[in-house]
Amino acid sequence: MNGWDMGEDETFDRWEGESLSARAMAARPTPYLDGLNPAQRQAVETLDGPVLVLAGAGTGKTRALTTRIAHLLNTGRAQPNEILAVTFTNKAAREMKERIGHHVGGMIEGMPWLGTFHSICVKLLRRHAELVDLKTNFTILDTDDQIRLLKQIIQAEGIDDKRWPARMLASLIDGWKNRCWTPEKVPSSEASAFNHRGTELFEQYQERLKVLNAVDFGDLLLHVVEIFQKHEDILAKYQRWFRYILVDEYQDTNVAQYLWLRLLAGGHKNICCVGDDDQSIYGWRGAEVGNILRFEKDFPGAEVIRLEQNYRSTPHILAAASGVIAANESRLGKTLWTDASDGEKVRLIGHWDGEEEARWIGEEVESMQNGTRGLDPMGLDNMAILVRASHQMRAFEDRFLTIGLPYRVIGGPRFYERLEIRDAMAYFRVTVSSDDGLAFERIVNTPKRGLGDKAQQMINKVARDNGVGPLEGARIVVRDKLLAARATNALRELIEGFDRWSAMLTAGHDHVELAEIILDESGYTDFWKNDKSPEAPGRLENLKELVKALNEFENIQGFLEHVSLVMDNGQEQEGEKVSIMTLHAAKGLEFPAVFLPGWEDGLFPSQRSMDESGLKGVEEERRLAYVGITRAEEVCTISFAANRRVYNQWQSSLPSRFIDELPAENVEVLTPPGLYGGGFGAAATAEIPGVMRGSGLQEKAARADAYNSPGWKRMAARAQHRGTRQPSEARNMVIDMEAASPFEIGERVFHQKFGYGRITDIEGDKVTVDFEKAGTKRVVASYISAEDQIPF
DNA sequence: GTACACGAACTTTTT
DNA sequence: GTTCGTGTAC
Repeated sequence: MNGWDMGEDETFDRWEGESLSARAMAARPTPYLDGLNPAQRQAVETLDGPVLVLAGAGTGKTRALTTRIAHLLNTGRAQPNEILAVTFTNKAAREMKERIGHHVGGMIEGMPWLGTFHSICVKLLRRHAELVDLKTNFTILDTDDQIRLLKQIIQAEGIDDKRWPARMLASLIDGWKNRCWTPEKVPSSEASAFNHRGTELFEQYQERLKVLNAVDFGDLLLHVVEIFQKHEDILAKYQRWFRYILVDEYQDTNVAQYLWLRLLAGGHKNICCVGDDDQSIYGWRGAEVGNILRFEKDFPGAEVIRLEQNYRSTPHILAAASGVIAANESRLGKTLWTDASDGEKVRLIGHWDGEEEARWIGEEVESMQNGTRGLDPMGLDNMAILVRASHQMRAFEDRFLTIGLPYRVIGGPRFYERLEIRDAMAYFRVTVSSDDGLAFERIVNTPKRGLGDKAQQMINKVARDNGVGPLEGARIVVRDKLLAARATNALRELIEGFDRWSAMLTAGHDHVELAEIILDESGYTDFWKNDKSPEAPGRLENLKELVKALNEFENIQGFLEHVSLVMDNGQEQEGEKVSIMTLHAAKGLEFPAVFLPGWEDGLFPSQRSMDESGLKGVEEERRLAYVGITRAEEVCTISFAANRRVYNQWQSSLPSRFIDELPAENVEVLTPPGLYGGGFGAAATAEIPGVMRGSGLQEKAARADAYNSPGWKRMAARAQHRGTRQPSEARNMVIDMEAASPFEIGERVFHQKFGYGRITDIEGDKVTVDFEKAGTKRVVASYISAEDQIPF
């Protein structure tokens, strides 16, 4: 293992007997350069030395980046395995791979060093694990494991974990790791953290990780940096090896990532960072805008290239976004421009409350879908609702469910984070390595085996006393009959299970089959089959999904590694659906039509962000606003509600300060629908202080009376239209005919979101169901299934 | 040791 | 409105 030699590894296979210049001679034509604008071309062709590409939203950033790599390869400057290309998300990495392949044809055998910071670090760390006292098969803890471990430490110290919760310590330690601080390096200014015990607990935590042969997310970076700093020879090899380094989304790098990059770029100094300071929205996670602002100082002689021509949005949308972001103090400054012709103004509308906002957006989506807005009909895939915080999503889900509008939530609870997936993974982990204590702990008593706290404490104690892993400890407990007969038997059975499964694993039994066997024999599948809760069917479905996913891997180990690193779940792409997601999740995406609801002070900008980070916080929120607006290609609709239900009580709020920053000439104020239902109308809009504060929107609002406002006209037009053919009607008719009232009153049914319930009323395609958990709801029949037809 | 019921606290964003 | 954790009853 220590015979570390790059030459032996496929990822370090250099062409023999051919000098670089010779390869350069063999350069092929460069058709991929055609169609680039001058700035993009410069970004692609400035290959040597440090380069910072400041790429505004929608300026062809990814294109420049991938073309640059294609160019490096095509000119023979580097082999695919000599290029280090880092991204933040697996999705971005995947997309880059695809697009490079497209440029260069099939000639690339894959780029082993194109990936996320984390996945590349795992690769590096597995090679050099022993240098930081780890074994090469170390496990990567997920957040859940991390919290549980910290909780144990806190409790062992006799600290009240109510007052000092493990979550708090976890985020503290994460923050330190983001700044590349090991326990010794945490500055004394942090000494008072976590009741003055922070640093000490951090140290203990690191000790425990070492014993467990485990690392957390932050460690992946930290350990590699440490190896580079302590072992010059190793660093030098990598510095030599990576001829060219490319970094995507540079504005999102934290200090640890920055140091990592700087170390690796120290040799050839061919580092190209692409980013947009205006889209730095991960400050709370340790990202340092400073990294991008300082680039020229860090890398002397750096060339800075600005991509400013926007290919995505109409001029009004672009101008609105620019107007907002201009209010930020600390930015490098870019002036986005476009050739596109005029298009619609950004639309702004206020509502009485959050439910009305959801209702209005629902109708708006339907009318866009039908092309009733005077525009061409637009597919649901082309529309997105971008919210600040995930809890805002529920209002839309509820509404869309009721009217039967297909939607898709992007980036919700991730697949691998789900309870049942974690449990299943824990079984696999113990099977693979019997000393994975955290995993063992997780499942000793899941499903219930009568091995409660007392039994677990006994196992832990025995394991510790004998200096062995928990599974071995459990073996001793069984052997010496340290527990009641029933518990002993249960434990014996579990141990025998693991013995059997790991034997099968060693024997090379098919891993997909093995996974099924483990889940069945352990009783885990039955556990959920017997569970009566509404989530149970979904969980079983997820388990099936998990086993299916195993097919794509050669063995369970590879799969475990994949899951611990791949944060995104494969989104089902089928069917036309509106997307609902957070602004953060929307970065990098674009949609013809974008809705931005909830622009109210306190919600957006978020109160918490302002409280915690003051002006810096507001600036980051403003960048978030900028990201939101620039997602829109053709139509961008911003809205706010005067009242919103928070927890259980009503709270009224003022429109977001960002609304004031929208340039009046690029905004069209729509009249709220309440106008013709009575209640909240144009007058009320004008009454809300702030909406039009000092921006000239005031006159606009004043003019936006019932009959003149384009908003009203549209409203009236739609009302008429509705009379003849309601948008959702056509679609529902099909459903009606296909499934002519498949239900009857009193029947027990299942609904994806609300669970089980009994039908109390049927009215056309709408069914009223008294749900056991969710209460009485009126839903579209196609969204519920008869009890005996639950899909699993 | 488990099952259920009640109460508290929480909601930003996540590689 | 939820989820999580604690307390009580079996």
